[in-house]
Amino acid sequence: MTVRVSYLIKRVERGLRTELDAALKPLGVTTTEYTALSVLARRSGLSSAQLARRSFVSDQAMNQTVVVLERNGWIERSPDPHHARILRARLTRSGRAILAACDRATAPIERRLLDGLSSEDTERLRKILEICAASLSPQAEARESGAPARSTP
Amino acid sequence: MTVRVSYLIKRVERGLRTELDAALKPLGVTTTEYTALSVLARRSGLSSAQLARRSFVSDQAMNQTVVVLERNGWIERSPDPHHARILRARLTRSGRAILAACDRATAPIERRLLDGLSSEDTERLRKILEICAASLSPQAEARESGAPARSTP
DNA sequence: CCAATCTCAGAAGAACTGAAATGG
DNA sequence: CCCATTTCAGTTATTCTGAGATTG
Repeated sequence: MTVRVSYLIKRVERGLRTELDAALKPLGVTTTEYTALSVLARRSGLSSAQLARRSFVSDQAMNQTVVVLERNGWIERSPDPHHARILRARLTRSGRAILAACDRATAPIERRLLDGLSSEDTERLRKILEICAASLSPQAEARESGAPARSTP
Repeated sequence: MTVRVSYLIKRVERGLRTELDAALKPLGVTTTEYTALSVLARRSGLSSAQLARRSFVSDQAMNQTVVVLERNGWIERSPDPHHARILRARLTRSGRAILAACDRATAPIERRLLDGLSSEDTERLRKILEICAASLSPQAEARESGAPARSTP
């Protein structure tokens, strides 16, 4: 009986989480907020509902985080030109600054995480995890069961 | 700028967590409880403090889970012969039964997680995650900085 | 006295569900 | 009317910190 991969993922995530929380605390940023900032840095203009789907949380949960980011002045939101109800978020200058500080503070943790791995293994791990995330997305599930993803035709 | 592995781990963990919660809910078991039961199945006789260290949570948090497992009759605890304060836990018959039910309920999720991977990649992933978990453990940190792990000599 | 374990109590972070308002 | 997004409100899961008791 081999150990489940899901269990190993959970274990590593807990180990990381404890350290990330501690490293970010002095900066006044939570790990949840840091994650949202990182995603927005790479995918500027996402709405909070889009962020939610990408992060596997409810849209309410993500919205709560996004509101905090906005209140702190780290992002600003403007309505989509085609649909005023959709608020697209992008980092402010101060958001980019705090993100850079978070990156610096957490870099040693990422380094420690990957300490025992060759660079090939690190790259492999990255690719494998991307595939796993894709397999878990609802679109993948729909594809698997042969049904259309969303929207009735 | 490549994506951080810590971020990918977190993302996959969230995706898994949502599905595991849903699959286990009908059984009246939380994901946290299921995880503890799984560990005890493979490492019978661990104390809750030992479980806590292995799972990267505080001993209070783990103790709370263990108390629930005991109240539900899924584990029983008896004092260590050499140290009466240490309570060693092991699965009961009913604990093994509920664990088997949880395993059945969550097997499809694990299957979906690994759906896009070859069996070589799955094995690699397992090994790599074990290494990552070891790198994050406090003992590894102590080893890295050249200090003794615990207990002054 | 010290170290480890367990327990109790209170608080915080992060997620959920349900319901309402808005825009296309 | 339907659907997606955002927001408000209440709730649940999980973990944390701090303090105290016990055992060796």
